[in-house]
Amino acid sequence: MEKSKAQESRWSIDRSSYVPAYAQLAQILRAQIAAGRFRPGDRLPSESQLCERYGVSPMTVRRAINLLVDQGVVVTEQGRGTFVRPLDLGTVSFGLEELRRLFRDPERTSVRLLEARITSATERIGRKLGVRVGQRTIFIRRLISYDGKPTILHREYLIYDPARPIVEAELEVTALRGLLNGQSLSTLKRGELAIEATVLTEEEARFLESRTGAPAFRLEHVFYDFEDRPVSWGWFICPGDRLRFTAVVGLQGERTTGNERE
Amino acid sequence: MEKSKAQESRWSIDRSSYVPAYAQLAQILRAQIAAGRFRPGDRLPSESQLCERYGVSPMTVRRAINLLVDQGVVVTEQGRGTFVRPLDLGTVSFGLEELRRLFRDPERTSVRLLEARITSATERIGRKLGVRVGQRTIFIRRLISYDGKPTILHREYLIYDPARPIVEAELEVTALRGLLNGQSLSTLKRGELAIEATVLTEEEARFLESRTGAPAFRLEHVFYDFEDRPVSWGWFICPGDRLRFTAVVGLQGERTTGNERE
DNA sequence: AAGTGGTCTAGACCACTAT
DNA sequence: TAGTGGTCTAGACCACTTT
Repeated sequence: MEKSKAQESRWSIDRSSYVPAYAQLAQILRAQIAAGRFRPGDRLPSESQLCERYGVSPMTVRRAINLLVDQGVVVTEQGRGTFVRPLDLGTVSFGLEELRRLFRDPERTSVRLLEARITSATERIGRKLGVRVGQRTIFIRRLISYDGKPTILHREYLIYDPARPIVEAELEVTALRGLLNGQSLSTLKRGELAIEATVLTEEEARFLESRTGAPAFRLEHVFYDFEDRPVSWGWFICPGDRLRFTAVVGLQGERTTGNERE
Repeated sequence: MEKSKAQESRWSIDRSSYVPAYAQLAQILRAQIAAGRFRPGDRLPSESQLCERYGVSPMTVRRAINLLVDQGVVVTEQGRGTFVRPLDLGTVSFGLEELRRLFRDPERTSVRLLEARITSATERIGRKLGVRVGQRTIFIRRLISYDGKPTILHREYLIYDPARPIVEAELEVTALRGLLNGQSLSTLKRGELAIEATVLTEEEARFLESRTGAPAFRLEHVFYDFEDRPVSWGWFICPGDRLRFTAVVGLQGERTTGNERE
């Protein structure tokens, strides 16, 4: 019957498929765990058993298992076996997908440059950017709107150094979009980010068309160049009702219908 | 000289080391990128070239490259080559390490059960937990302190079902700790989490020894069992000055001194 | 001693991209 | 056509855990 054949394909590897064998095997094991066939703490069949059962080489089994380890689904213990992991909130990670979405669509996103001027570094700016107090820095303020609605306020201090051409490009309003879409300036080596809870100041509320004291996120950032010198320090302010960070943990709804996509 | 030998070992693979060859190769390439030897957008040497250069088999090179791909350092394009990725804020992820730290040390953390009672499901509770309005649910309120300082307030609604023994164990104050340290109840299959910005209510401020209107994080959670039925819905409230979410992006300071640890 | 995961080899074949 | 990454094989050897 068609039914039994479909059933069959869900628990065996289709060598004619474009989906690699290791990915198919990983998906099979994941689905079996999600279905309760293996429960948290249970031991999975040994790798040699999986080789026989699914007719693949040790390296292929190994790669499938490694996939599941990377995804936090199982944990391996040398000499003992491979075990299903229980839920672990400690490994949850929250992404900036929603923030990214704001910038992805150029049609709906607009970045308005509110201010851009040279300023003298205060003690705090000097500490963050690694420059002497009083040294000239560039201060930028931007307002990012989505569908015409002010959503994010951005403040940024940049190193002012004629020898470093980065500042010119950073002034471009498209620089922000690039940062979130992987087309950033190739002069940046790394960054440090932090999310804090805050409330809007009177001025921020005015720009963001919200009210003073409304809850908001503050996303602070410092970027470094390849000489490990700070280049940019700043922060995004976003009202709490216009952004949330979401994450999932554990095995999500396995679509057992077979339409797998990598 | 000793110096040149140390230099040598940094750019070649030490077969006597306990660090696997693929990890050493990945580290070598990462260090070269961090040092500016390869810049964002640059193409890495082809895999066959890397085989010759470092004297390892194709599979080993492949695995090293895959590591870097997983870490977001490079991107591979079939038929073209492997390229160094520029900074990409869109891939940043924030973890709950700081939250986890609060629970890791039983000596310094205490969980006080403020309230635990049966209550009738309101429309909102019913929607979140998938039960009918008026159905009995368990309401729990906990106060988590660190070094005697109230830090997190937790509210949670649990399915009340004598057939599901989970509720008994969930009442234990240690259940929270287990969730954050990977020793959670094995009856939970998955969870959904969201971080929002909020401000403390008058009541929350009293418990947390803060002030009304102070900025705070609200971490909402829903947990599901292996039948995909909601089991728990609740949220943590934490004043913004006692928690921050941090993340790094790009290549962190490569410790080129050689003391690698996996 | 037997079984487990961890690493590695030296090729093979394929799909894709560039020229 | 040549070069690239992508997958896979059928073993080998090792370190570790359990019996």
